[in-house]
This record gives sequence, C-alpha cells and structure tokens, in this order.
Amino acid sequence: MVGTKHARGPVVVDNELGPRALRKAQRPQEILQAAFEEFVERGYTATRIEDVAARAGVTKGTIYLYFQNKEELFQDVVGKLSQPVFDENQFLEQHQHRSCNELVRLFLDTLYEHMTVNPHSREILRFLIADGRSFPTLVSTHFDQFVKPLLTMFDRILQKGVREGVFEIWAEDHISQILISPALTYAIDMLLSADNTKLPELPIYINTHYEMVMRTVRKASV
Amino acid sequence: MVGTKHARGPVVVDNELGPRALRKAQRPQEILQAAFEEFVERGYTATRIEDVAARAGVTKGTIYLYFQNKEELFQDVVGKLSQPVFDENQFLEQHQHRSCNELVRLFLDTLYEHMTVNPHSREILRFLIADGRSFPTLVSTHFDQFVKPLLTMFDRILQKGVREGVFEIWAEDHISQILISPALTYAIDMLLSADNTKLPELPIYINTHYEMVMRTVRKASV
Amino acid sequence: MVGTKHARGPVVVDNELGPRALRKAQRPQEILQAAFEEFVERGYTATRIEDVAARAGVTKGTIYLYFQNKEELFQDVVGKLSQPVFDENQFLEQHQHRSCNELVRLFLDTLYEHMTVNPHSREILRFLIADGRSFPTLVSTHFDQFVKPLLTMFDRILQKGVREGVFEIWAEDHISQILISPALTYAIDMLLSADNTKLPELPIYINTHYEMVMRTVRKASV
Amino acid sequence: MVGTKHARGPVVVDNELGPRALRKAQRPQEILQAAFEEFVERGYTATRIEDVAARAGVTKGTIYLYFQNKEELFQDVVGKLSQPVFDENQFLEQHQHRSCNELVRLFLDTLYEHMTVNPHSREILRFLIADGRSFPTLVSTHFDQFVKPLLTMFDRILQKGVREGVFEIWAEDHISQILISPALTYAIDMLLSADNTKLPELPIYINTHYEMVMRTVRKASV
DNA sequence: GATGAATGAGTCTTCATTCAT
DNA sequence: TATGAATGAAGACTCATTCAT
Repeated sequence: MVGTKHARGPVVVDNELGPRALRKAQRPQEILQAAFEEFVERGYTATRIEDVAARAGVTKGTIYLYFQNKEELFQDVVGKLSQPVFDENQFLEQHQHRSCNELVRLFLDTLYEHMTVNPHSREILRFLIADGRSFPTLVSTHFDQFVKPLLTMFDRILQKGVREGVFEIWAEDHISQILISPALTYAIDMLLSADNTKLPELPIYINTHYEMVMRTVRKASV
Repeated sequence: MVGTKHARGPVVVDNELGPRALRKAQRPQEILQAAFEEFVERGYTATRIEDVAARAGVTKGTIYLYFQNKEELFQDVVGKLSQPVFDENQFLEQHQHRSCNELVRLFLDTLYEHMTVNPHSREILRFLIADGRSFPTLVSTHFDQFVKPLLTMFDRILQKGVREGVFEIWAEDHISQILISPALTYAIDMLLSADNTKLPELPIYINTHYEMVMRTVRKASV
Repeated sequence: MVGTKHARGPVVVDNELGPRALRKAQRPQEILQAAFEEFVERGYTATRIEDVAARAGVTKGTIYLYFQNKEELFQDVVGKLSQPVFDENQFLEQHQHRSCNELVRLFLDTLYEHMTVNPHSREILRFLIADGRSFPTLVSTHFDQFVKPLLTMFDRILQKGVREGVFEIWAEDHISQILISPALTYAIDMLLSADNTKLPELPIYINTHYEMVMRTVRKASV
Repeated sequence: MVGTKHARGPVVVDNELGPRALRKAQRPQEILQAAFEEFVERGYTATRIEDVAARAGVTKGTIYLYFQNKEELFQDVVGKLSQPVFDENQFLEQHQHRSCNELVRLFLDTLYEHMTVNPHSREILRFLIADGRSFPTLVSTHFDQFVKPLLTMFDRILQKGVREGVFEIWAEDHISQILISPALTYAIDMLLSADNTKLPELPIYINTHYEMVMRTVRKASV
C-alpha cells in the first residue's frame, strides 16, 4: 500500500494520497480554520472545543488527535494562520524601477488590501489584544514575524527616498510606526464595527493616508 | 471627634454617614474598580466573580447586592469608569488666545497624558475589542461618548487654523482620524507589551507625532 | 408607661395597647398569613424568607425575631392557621332536634362551605402531601386534630341514625372515611385546577354526594 | 456466552448491542427511575441533580447528556413513568360476559391493585399537587391521559347496568367521580402515612367501597 | 424591636479532557 | 483513526441566617 497510513503532519498534500488519506492530511488545517472562526466569534475562553469540532465536521475526540489541548490549539491558530503581508524579498526588487512615491502608494495599497481581504491578519490582532496576557510568547513572536518586517520595509522605502533626495527625515524616531498608524486605526475600526456600514470608505481613506505620508516626508523643494 | 462611632476598617469616616452607610455608599465604586482590574488581567469570560469579590475585600454574595449579574457588572465597568479626555466646553475657550500650533500640541499632550496616566481609557479599549461582539451597545455608546468628541474637537482646531490662514485642508475626509491615529497605535502598544520597557519613549514619540501633524496641515507658505 | 413594651405572644388583642404595641402584637399573625400565602404559591423549598417578609410588610430580620428559622415558620403556618370545621361540642347539641337526614345534609354543607371558603384547610392539605415527609409530626398532629374529629362526628351521626332506626350499617369498617371521600376529591380538584372554571358546580356536586350517602346508609324499608 | 464482550456493571447484556450502546439505550430509563425516587423522597425543589445521578450510578454531567435541565427531567418523569390503569379497549370486551356487578368489582380491584402495586401512579399525584402550579401543562395533560379515561370507563359500566335494568342513575351529574372518590382517599392516605401500618386494611376497604357503590346504584327492585 | 448589608454554603449547569469501542 | 459517552472540576448565582447599627 502506497503512501496512505500515517501520512500526516504539516504536509503539502501531494498527488500520491488516496482521498481518505488526503482527507487526513488536511484535517489539521481544517481544524485550525474552524477554530479560528470560532475564536473570532466568541473569544478564546468562550469557545467550546465541541463547536470547533462541529464546524470542522469532526467530533470532539478528533481534535485531541491533532492538538494537545485547547491552549495549544489556540496558539497554533495564531501561529499558523498568519500570512505575511509582503513577500519581503521580492517586493522591493520587483518594484525597484518605481518612484519612491509609487512605492509608498504600493505599500499602502498592499497593506490595506491584505488587511481588508484577509480576516486572519486583523482578527489575530484581536486575539493578541484580548488574550495576549495569557500567551506571552505569542505577542512577541507575532510582532517579530509580522509587524517588525512591515516597519522595516517602510523604513527602507523612506531611506531610499532620502538617498534619492525626494524625502527628508525630520524626526528622531518612530517615524514608520507613526506614518503607518492609520492602517492600524482602520483595522481596529473593522474589529469594532458589527456592520461594516459605518466604516470609512476605503479608497478615500487610503488617499488621505497617502497624502498625509507624502506631505510629511516630502522634501521641501529648494 | 464628632459623629464617628465605632469607626473601623481602612476607611476614613466622614461626619455625615455612619460607617455602615458609608461603606455601602462606597461599595459600588470599590467593586467596579476591583472588577476592572480583574477584567483587565483575565478578560471578561475568564474572570471569576469570586476573584472580583476578593479583590474588593468582600464575598461573592455582596457583588450581587449591587449588580444583577456578571454581564451587568461588566457593562457598568465599561460605562462608569470611562473619563472623557477633555472637558469639551472649557478646552477651546480656556486656550483661545493660543496659536493653532500650540493648540495642536496641547491637544496631543493632553491626549497622551490621559492615555498614559489613566489605565481605564486604554483598557476599556481592550474590552471593546475583546468582547464588544457580545455587548453591541457598549461599542457604539463608547464611540459616541468618548471618541467622537475627540475627533470633533481636533476638527475644530484644524478649522480654526484654516480660518486663520495657517492650516490648509487638502483631503476629502477622515483627516482627523488619520492624524490622531498614532495615539491609538501607542495605546495598542501599551495593551500588548507586558513590560513597558519596549514601548517608544513617550516624549520623542509625541514630538514625532506632532511634527507629522504640522507638516501635514501647515499651509504652504506663499 | 402602660401596657406597651414586651407585650407580645399569641395574644388576644385587648384594648389597652397603643397602636404601636398593637402592631407588634399582631406581627406574628401577619407573618404567618404572609408565609402561608407564599408557601401556597411556591411550595416550602422554593419560598424565600425575603418574600414572606416583603408580603408581611417587614424585612428579613424581623421574621427571625418571631420564628427560629424557616422550618419553624412552616410548622407554625400549618399548625396555627388550621381551623376546625366544626365546633365539635356545639354542632350535635345545637342541632339535636334535627332529623338524621338533615344532620347529614348539614354536615356536608358545613364541610364544603369550610373547604371552599377557607383556603387554609385545603392548602394545608397540599403542604402535607408535598412536604409532609420532611415534617413527620405535622401529618399525624394534623390528622388527629382536624381529620379524626370529622370522621368521629360523622360516625356519631350515623350511629344516631341507626339508633333511631333510619340508617343501617352494612359494612365492616371505614364507612365514614368512604362516605366523606367525595369532599376530599373536591378539595384535590381545587388544588389542581389553576382556574376554577373546570371545577364541578358545587351545589350539584353536593346534592349528588348527599344522595350517594343516603342511598348507602338508608335502612331498607321493611 | 455469545456477544457479550467485557460485560460489566449490574446489567444483563443482550446479544444485539455492545455493552456501550446498551448502556446508552438504557440510561434514560435508569435516570428517570432514579429521578422519580429522589423526587418522591424530597420533592422537586429539594432534589439535587447530583443525588439523582448517584442513585442512577452515574455522575452529574451524564444527566445533562439525556435531559436539558432539571425542569425537563421532572416533566419527563411525570410524563413518561405514568402507566394507564386499564388497557381501555380490552377491559370491557374481555369481560363482556360478566354481570355488571362483577364489572364494578373488577374495576375497583384493578384500580386498587394498580394504585397499590405501582408507586408511580400515586406519587405522580403528589408531584402534581406539590408542584403542579409550576408546571401547568402537566396537570391537564395528566388528567386527560389518565383520569378522564378512568371516569369514562366507569360511566360506561354504569350505563351498561342501566341498559340491562340492574342499575339506576338518580343524580344530575358527577356520579362517577363521586363513586370513585374512596380510591383517591386511599391514595392520599398512602401518600401521607410514613409507615403503612396506619392504613386501612385494603380488602376490607375495597369491600366497603364496593358495597357503597352497589347500594348507591342498584335499581330498587320492584 | 427593626433593619438590611454581608456572608458563604449549596446547587445548577457547562465543558475540557479521557478512554472504551 | 475516529467516535462520543462519561467524567468531574469549576463557576454563576441564590438564599437562609447573622449581626452591627
């Protein structure tokens, strides 16, 4: 028998597996996604393993085949469902021919696109705020993996602009963090609004954000 | 000493109330504060009424003399411990002689001061993000009472600047929200960092924020 | 000061007492009555002392001035609110000139009247059935005080009839109990029917009961 | 022995179900019976779910696998443990050759037998009297299902007697109810007497009851 | 006497986790 | 592997009882 039993783990599903084995190989992902959705709806403590199971189409016991306990399940949800906003290496190279203004615009567009389209990124922020105190490693891990790269990349764009003589840095520190802030505000707005009707209209909001950044960093023309 | 029979407990007794009555008058506040601290540490669901009671120096039953149930207790914590950042009517009048630049600076200083000194304001944000979905009214109420006035006031400062010819508004909308964003970012940072060692140094951060605002709204000198 | 303080107990209120003292002298009765009503509505276990107090127009603590605890209160309700159906000594003497048929009729009329008018008698039956197992003395005491005299009196009427040659006793035993049974049935009916619309019409019911008795005990005319 | 793997517990395992499935199939009945006994001993409010569980040989949690809550458990006890006294259709047919006198006797014998042997029937009466006010549907449902058929059947016996010229109906209404009353009295007696020593001796009691009925309905011979 | 704030034992109910099948 | 019956620790909430005022 080829490639069937005991073929599990964080596996990229290959074409060898039969449908049952395929199913099995996907289980962890399915459970993670189901858990994510339940955690989003009710928060960590109020989420019941049984509901996660039901949503994943399995039963309670099965959860425990793949995850030690509820705590580990939660940590894995946060740790494994996050997606980096950028493929760090590619972004700058891929767009090196662009002007710095365009890079800023592209950065913002990509950031808002990611936040808006992908519920994981913003909801995991909710998890960290809500339950981070109970999972201390999670917060710093997540910051290092997802936030810091973002700030670094924005910094590099700014520095590129400085080198090219179109931007100027006028402050001691925290510039990237401050200039990106409106995106966080938008994310929080999304987390807080039950119906999205009250949210700012995104294109306008991005425009204003972009203008703010440009007016802030643009080098005063001599 | 007048009218202080049998004063006992850690309470300073005043002349109007017997110790019993006094305690009763203070209990709700004491319980709210204790509840606040527990909710901060563990989140709504994971907080046990008994722990709130212990922290308030009473027993389970006493909580229920003052609050219908855990849910109401939570709502009251959010609803009654919030303090507005500004006394809206006074701020502008009191400082009408100031320049608009100074007003912006004063606004930011006050805002950060409030956020930093007063744990209620930022922690209640945590509650809203963590459990707002279970308490829908809470979110909108809180927004109307505390956030909207802030945005409005900042708007008025900007408009004053425009009238006086020192500021210019260059964007369609959401300007105040975007310009204030860094303060929210700082609040979230505080919520996420277990030890405050990793936080940005506040004076520098405020400076950068202030500079960002000024560069953004300053009217291009002719 | 005349006849005021400490004048309480199961006292027949005399004219000496001032209004406050009067109040006090009546308290136990008022509490008993309030307790009775609450016990009727909710049953022993589900009745809360505080509700009894509220209904009696006093506060929790006051109940404990007059009754040791909830159990004693309940026992006193059952023990002190029952009223005998007949003044045993008077009934037969007062009506000695009546025919035996008339006595039977009078007996039944009085019995149903009592049961119908006075909620105590039938509701205490409910207490005994519901909670008698927890208060063993109560049941036998009540039986001896209220049921046995009833049976005895009916027996005496029957025997009078036999002596006068109009009734005949045709059975070994339990005759009175069996002949009175329909009254108990009616009482139970009242206890069970939420709205009294479904109850038998009382005059007709009594007639039928009376006829049953007469046909049963009437001596076969020679 | 066939198909009885790992049989354990006090249960006789049959061949169709595994021990696990079997237990599950039997659990509800076992719990109902245990609950019945506890409710009988203490009454609805004073009965603790944990005691029911212990008596059923399971733990608290298990109760909630089969019943929503205590209230539903109680309703099911009342609703599912009652047994009709007669198989309505069969009784009259099966005994059509009997004389009406014999039918009456048979009716009474069956009724008392049922009441005496089967604790459910009389104890459920206790539940209805004690807690019926909190479960209004229960009372009327029970009356329709168990009491009304009884009265109807007795009516039919009487009418048969009338048709055959041996009985006469001499009253406007409620005759069956009144003639059956002594059985209710006996049931109440059983509910009230802690030890059954004080109860009437059943055979004599039934005799007297029977005589009462016969003297009441027998047609005066011409 | 009367009050009612405070207590804390007691009870229902939930749910993470285990384990026999 | 997968199931889901069973467990029992834990937590919200109630209420008889006490006692300082």
